[in-house]
Amino acid sequence: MDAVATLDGAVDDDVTHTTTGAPPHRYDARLARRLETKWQDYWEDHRTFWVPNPSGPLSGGFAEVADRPKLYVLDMFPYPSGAGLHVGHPLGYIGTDVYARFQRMAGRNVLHAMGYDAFGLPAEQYALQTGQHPRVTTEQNIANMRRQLRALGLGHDPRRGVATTDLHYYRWTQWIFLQIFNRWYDDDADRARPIAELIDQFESGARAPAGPANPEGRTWRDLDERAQRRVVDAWRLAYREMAPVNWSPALGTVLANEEVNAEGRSERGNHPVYRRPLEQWMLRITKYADRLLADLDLLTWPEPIKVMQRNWIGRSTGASIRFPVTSRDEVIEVFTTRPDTVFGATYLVLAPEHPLVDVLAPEAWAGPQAGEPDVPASWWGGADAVGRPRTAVGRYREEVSRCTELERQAEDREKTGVFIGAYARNPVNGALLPIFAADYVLMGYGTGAIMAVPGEDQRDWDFATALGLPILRTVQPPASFDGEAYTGDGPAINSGFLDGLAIADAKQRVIEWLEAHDAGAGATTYKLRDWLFSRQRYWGEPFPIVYGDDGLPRALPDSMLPVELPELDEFEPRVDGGADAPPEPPLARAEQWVEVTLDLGDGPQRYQRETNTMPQWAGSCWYYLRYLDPTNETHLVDPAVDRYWMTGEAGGGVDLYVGGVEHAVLHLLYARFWHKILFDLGYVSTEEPFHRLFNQGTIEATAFRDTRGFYVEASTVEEREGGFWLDGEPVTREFGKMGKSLRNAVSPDDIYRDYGADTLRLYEMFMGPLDASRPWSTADIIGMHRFLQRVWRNVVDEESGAVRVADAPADVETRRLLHRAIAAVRDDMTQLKFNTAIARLTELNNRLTQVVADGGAAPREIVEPLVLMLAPLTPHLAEELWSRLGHPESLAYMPFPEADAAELVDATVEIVVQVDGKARGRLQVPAAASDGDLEAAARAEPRVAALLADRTVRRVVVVPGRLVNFVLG
RNA sequence: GGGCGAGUGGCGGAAUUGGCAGACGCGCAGGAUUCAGGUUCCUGUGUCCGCAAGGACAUGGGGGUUCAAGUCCCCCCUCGCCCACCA
Repeated sequence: MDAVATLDGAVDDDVTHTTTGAPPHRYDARLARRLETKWQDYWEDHRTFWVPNPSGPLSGGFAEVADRPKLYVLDMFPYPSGAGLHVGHPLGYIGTDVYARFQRMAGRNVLHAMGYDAFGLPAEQYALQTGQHPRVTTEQNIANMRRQLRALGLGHDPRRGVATTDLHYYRWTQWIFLQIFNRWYDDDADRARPIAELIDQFESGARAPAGPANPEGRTWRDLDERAQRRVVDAWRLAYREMAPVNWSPALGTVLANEEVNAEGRSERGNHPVYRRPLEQWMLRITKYADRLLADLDLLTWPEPIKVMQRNWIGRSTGASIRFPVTSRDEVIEVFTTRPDTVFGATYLVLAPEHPLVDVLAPEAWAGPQAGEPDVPASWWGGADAVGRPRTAVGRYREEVSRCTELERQAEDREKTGVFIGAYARNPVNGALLPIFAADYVLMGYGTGAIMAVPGEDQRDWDFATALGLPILRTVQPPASFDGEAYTGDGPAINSGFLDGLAIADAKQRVIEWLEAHDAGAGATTYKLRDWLFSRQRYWGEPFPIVYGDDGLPRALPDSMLPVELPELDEFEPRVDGGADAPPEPPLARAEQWVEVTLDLGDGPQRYQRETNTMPQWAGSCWYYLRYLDPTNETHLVDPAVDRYWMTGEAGGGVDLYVGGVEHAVLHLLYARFWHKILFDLGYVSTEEPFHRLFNQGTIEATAFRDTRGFYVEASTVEEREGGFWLDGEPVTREFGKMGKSLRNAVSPDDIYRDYGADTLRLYEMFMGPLDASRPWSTADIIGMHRFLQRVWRNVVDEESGAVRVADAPADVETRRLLHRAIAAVRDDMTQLKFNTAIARLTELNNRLTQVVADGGAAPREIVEPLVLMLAPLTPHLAEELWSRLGHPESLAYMPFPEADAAELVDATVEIVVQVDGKARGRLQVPAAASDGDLEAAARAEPRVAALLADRTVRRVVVVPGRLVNFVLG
């Protein structure tokens, strides 16, 4: 494990940036570290950042803050990595801390806490590497991270810092799963409802027990008890399904689609991923697709993030159209966004794994029937498959499965496919359409089948061209347009029904026709898939589910929670069998735990526990609710406490949520989904969990590669002769996100040691706007350190340590500068523009430095507000100065300075005088000067007068308070 | 291929939203303090011409709107991120 940043027992001798001959009371790293430790201890001892709830066990002290508006500031749940922090990690944490401290001083009751997302794959893998139990390494890592964050001086309420691995926490994660399991989605009411109400509807006959578990469409009474339970299970929001899943042998688990990258490898570790069928837990997030989409409008989120979520949900509207097959009593249902082009369909395509392919493809093709054209050899995909669709399809599937994902998605890849020996009829005109299996149609989207319209779809065009299929345009392209599909608008042609209509009208007309003739209907489809929710891992939440002899899942009652994760000596996934071996969850090895005798209402019986565990996303889906009420044993969160902290602007939710853009889709979509379920069930009061989202940028740094292309430790590289060298070998410089993989991490420990935490905080906030990525430059830190040194020196005598401030009033100019700074800093802090806030404070302090250099002492009237304004940014230094200025209490709750409006109004203003738009002079004029006075004063300015002499002024533009512009003829 | 975002001094970045481009900091130069060094202090610092006063040119490139453009519009270039056969 890396060295831990600790300020306890600071060793002064190793402080490199402390000058031996410097004055004894200079603000340097040694002094900074000493007072940082002092104030961190003070805040802890005085419970400075304990924030009260309106009721319940954490409500002590609420009466004093009851009149303050609440503010909930949240950081994305950190994962306690074994490698420790680098300076890129705390950027967002510092930002929220500055904001929270500012708002606390500005009169808000601020909730800010930090917990740990401690289950999951990396913990398990780290434990495997170090040969220790994940519980041990996780606890060590959390302790390490707590220490590193404490050293930053973050003002968190320590009572609320839950970890997902706490039994008291994951008990509630399991409880939420049970809530989901025991609900179904009522499309009519558009909300989740108790499963008992579904059963009532089945029993009363109000609703048919339809679904995949009842393919024959029997009535409820015709089903035996087991069949009834299977029907109900298939309606639940948490259901099991045999599904093709992303199986990673190297990780020993199944991954969600979202965790697999475009190359078909795992996001985590870049291991190969294989598709294989497996019975899995799924959460029916697709039922919430419309609400997840629509409610984005309630949120104050960065627009790109909303766009990503919209794209991920991928709502498309169009029509489903039914094409009857000629050879059998089957119908192929397709989804299209362009129903208007149905007259241009010249063939149909099924995804290779579409179940109808097996049904429709005969062993031997009977040859062309009446009205059918002959079939070219190229349609069969090989000479030996001519006339034998089943052979052709079988071989085609084999070819497709051999392709890697990368090959499959290659852009210029030629379209392939085979004829399955069957035809369908176009419902609108009776045209005979050959049916193909081709992998450019995906089983996972729409119905897994399309009508191909090569005239108006480029993919269909490519396929039609490759296999010699006819192309018919049904939208008139521009005159010169040729050689590709036309997707633009234009009048419909070649239909005899829609001709002349624009696309939108034609679509509507076709949908009406389809619905009237029972051949299809308007339809909506989504890219979003249901959430694959089980993992074959050890280090996760066990499901509160057992199986009886019938093999069907049974929910445990709340009274049997938590289902504790059993101790296991061996928790590695079994990968011996390779990619084809069935994955075996590690928990299956805990036989004593798996086999249980329980009374679930019908007497003690033998059951087997579910051995999958939940994905890491589960714990991070609701932690922000537990921060509110971390010790509640009877409720997930007390309703009154939830209402107090979560009620806010439209949709409600956390007031400010700061985190990385990498969670734009997965975490933020899953958490919204769970929140909406909890809302439907009445456990939370708001539609949305996070009202305002802010993405902090990443910290980047130079990285270096050696001649073999491997990254080398950046801190060991030397620069000379215009090049970069390591051990005499040349290395090449790159630039990228700071981290382990590029070997360019800078530890905060080093920065604390050389400058102190306040300087690190200040530097990270000064580097640029919080939402921009910025390059780390250790050399630049000194600027912020100097600034703090000057602030200190302006208040504290470096030789004696005595405070030296003047109680006499400040001069007029300095006071005006102060009030302008206050107004600007307040504004900047509200908008998270800390970089410009710091610039304003620097200006103010530079002014103080002038005053001191001119032989005066810094006026208390200026110093105290300056210290208060610095407090959110550099709290240790500010507390120390505040205390030395004679204030016995922490400034954490001191009112933030307010600008005096009178001081912001200028008696005179400087205006610019332009001639032909070029600045030629400037004037001090009374702020209230009239336009005429301004023009007259401007004309009188000597330089301007000279330029205007003998010239015709064609026009005069006067902008009060800004400028006068003379436009010459 | 599609979508979104960004290009400002040697560097990180400001710019009241159309009104003095370069705040603040780094770096650099000169000076002070120091035996010395700088992690201290002061002064200067967009580029070019000029001793100076001053002038010209400057916000990726080109065009446009405007009294006035880093900011608005059109075209192009470069970089970054996201999605990617989604019918």
